[in-house]
Amino acid sequence: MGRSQAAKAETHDRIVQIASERFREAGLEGVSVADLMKEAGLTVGGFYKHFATREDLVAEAVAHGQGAWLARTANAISEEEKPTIAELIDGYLSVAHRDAPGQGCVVGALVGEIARSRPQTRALFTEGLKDTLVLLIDRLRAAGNEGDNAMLRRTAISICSAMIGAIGAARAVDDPALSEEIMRSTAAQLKTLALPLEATRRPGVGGRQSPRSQVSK
Amino acid sequence: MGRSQAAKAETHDRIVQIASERFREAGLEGVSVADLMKEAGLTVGGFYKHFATREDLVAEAVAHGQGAWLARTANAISEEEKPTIAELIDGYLSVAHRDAPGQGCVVGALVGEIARSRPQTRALFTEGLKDTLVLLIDRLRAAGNEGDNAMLRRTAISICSAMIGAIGAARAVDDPALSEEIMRSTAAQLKTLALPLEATRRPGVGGRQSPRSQVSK
DNA sequence: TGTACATCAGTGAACGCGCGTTCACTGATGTAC
DNA sequence: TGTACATCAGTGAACGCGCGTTCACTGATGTAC
Repeated sequence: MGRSQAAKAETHDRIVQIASERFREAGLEGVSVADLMKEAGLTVGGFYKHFATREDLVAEAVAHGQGAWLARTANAISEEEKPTIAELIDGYLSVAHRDAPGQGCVVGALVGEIARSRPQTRALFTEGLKDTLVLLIDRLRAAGNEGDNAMLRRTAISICSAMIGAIGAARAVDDPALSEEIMRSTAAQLKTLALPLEATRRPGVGGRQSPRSQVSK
Repeated sequence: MGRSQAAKAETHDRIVQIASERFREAGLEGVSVADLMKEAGLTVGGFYKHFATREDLVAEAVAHGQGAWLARTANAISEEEKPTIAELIDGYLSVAHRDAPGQGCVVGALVGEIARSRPQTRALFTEGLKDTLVLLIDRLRAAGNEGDNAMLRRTAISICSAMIGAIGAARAVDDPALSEEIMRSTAAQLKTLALPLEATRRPGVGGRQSPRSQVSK
């Protein structure tokens, strides 16, 4: 079934998309090439018309997943539709996100395995993480945080670390009550970090804040 | 070489010990039974005199690693030798710990994979995490934090989440500067959370605090 | 104390399976005339 | 516009390899006499 370039690109993207989801669910080694191709409606052999090795797909899938999450969360939508930092934290540390790793954040699902991946995959991951920090800083400013970039960056990094660790632990833990407690406690703590002092004293903390300033990279 | 029960137990422990290290370094699927046995000075076949399946070893190794870390960090040593909460944070988020996952905390190295493990492994992991929280709460009190257990527990959970996420991200990231920044920024932020307000205003913050009270489970 | 025997931790070859990868082939499409 | 040909995405069987697990065997030790 020889096809046009456009058709090939579409197939390629479909494979990457499916792999990205399955990897987040089952781990980078948890799904076979054959299974992925089957889910894409194809057979094994064709895989190598699109990727030199399985590892190449891993790298692409990691990058795709991060890009998709960022796009969904912030980049592609208008300022009014962007989530506040509080909404972002609550969304990230939610039962829905915990239980749907395939649709969720790559970082939370795959950090451990990415640390053991080849350089290219780690490099792509690093770029995605940097973009995420920029996004978080932007949202911190939009929530009314003043102060220099260095300070906000420190806060953004802490928030990022805590969200990654909390969703990882919440998924690993056996006990549903503890799992929810980890998410709830961490989210509460992070929101006090993320919102400027005067905001935490007013009612409606955690609700939508009007953006005061915007930061572009 | 038929041996006594004591000798068998010793061999068993050696296998678990080695597995626990290697799993933290290479992931739960990253080392073969044959390699582990070889490192223990044995051959493959003997493995099944000690474990019914490889998965049984995984569960034991996870539990062993957590127990060892807890013991090393706190449980087995006298109050005077226990690290302060600030020392604990700095030690966890250090280059040394980042670069020696085999000697370090199981949680940070394996959360992602444990989430996909069988129930028994997750249950053992959960117990270890609960013990860690108790330890953290104890250290928070020893640092002079007042307040009810619920509040301290929330803080302990946040610290735990952030440390897990930060060390995971620091290991995954490609860029050495960013890696250290993640650890440093998170540690700094956590220490302001972990130390009571008056302590953060005095010089010597982050140094050893005299324990005021102790908490037993 | 000395001897014969049963036990069972450890051996190492072999088995079966799943997986990543290869390869000769197919047939629809784009292109040249 | 219609026809012949070259391209190449996709097929699916086959290959090789590594891994978890099994199994008949060994031989040092603990035990019964």
